[in-house]
Amino acid sequence: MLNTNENDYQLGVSMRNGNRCMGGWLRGKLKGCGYKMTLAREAILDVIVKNNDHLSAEDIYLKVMSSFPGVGLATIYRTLEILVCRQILYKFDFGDGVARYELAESKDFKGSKGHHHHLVCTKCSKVVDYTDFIDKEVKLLNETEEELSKKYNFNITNHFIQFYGLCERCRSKR
Amino acid sequence: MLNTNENDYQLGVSMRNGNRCMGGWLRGKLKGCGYKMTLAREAILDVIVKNNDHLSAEDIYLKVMSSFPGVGLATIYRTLEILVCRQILYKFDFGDGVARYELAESKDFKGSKGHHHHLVCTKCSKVVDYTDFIDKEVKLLNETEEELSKKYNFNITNHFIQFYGLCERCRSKR
DNA sequence: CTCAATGCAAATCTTTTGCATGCTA
DNA sequence: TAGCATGCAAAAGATTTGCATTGAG
Repeated sequence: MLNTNENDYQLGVSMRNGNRCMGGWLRGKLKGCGYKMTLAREAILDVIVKNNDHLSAEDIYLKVMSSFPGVGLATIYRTLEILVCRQILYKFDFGDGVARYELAESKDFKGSKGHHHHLVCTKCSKVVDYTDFIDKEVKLLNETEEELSKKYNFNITNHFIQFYGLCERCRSKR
Repeated sequence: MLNTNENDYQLGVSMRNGNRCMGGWLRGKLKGCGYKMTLAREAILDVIVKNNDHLSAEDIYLKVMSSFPGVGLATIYRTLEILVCRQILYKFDFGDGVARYELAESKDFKGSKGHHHHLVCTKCSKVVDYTDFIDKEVKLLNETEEELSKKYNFNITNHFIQFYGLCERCRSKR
């Protein structure tokens, strides 16, 4: 969907470490942890970087298939697991029993969306990313996080907010 | 786990409508919608009321089995679906691929926990209910909700917050 | 050359569904 | 008695795993 070259260009401009694009940066991040870079993994990273939009494993599989036919669905799952572990991806559940993934935020590259939360339609599963009020929200969450960490002896690494409701289209249907 | 009689007693005191306990109130709520009250449904409601603590369908199934052997797992799922639809239960996903349920809050009975959110250990799936800072949190969420509703034309019915991290025990293990 | 990574197929696990039968209202 | 609710078994759907083979470093 995205224009590849434009994407590479923007990222190239902001990074001078020899990697031409975010894909390169991610490759480095994986290799640095001892993972081998394979054609399958390249293709998967590529798809994720260029379609950063709540993709499911199946979505990714289908897209990877077109650039690298013969890839196995199991490889997609295995790679996604690594990427989630390495905190390169976030894994979400929007309530339909299918895991979805998006690039984690990182100050090191601009391809990821900024910090945002989700507004999910319980009928059609449409997802809106919103960033409105994020600052206030994040401030409160950070405070809460800190206090909860102390009180319950948790090492909190993440939070998750979602609003659920009916989108305009689904509402007018009934 | 809970003391049944004590539970019934407390609830009995607060309700004078002919139902002796929250289970009775719930039964009324179901019947009022045209659902038939069956032994299976009675048993399921009973288990939920007396073990209101993030139970999975399987958990509920096993507990119901002991008071009503012969119940089918499918019946558990079918009943839970109704209860969620009727907003008697909330359905949660704590990230381990298993749906969990707890009584929705209601001003009409006291058996439900108050409004709270969850702190989930990503290692052992332990869940802490916390109510700290809930007021501030809820205030912010309500504001956000209202503004999001307007801006994105969503009819927002629900929100969901969760913090993730490592609990003390899991942290010390590694 | 070594061992991590892969593809495929089978297995697993949760949840849903079809259908003949039972039970509530 | 009518038709909703049930149990059972099978199906569905997402994800994981075992294993022989491939390929990156």
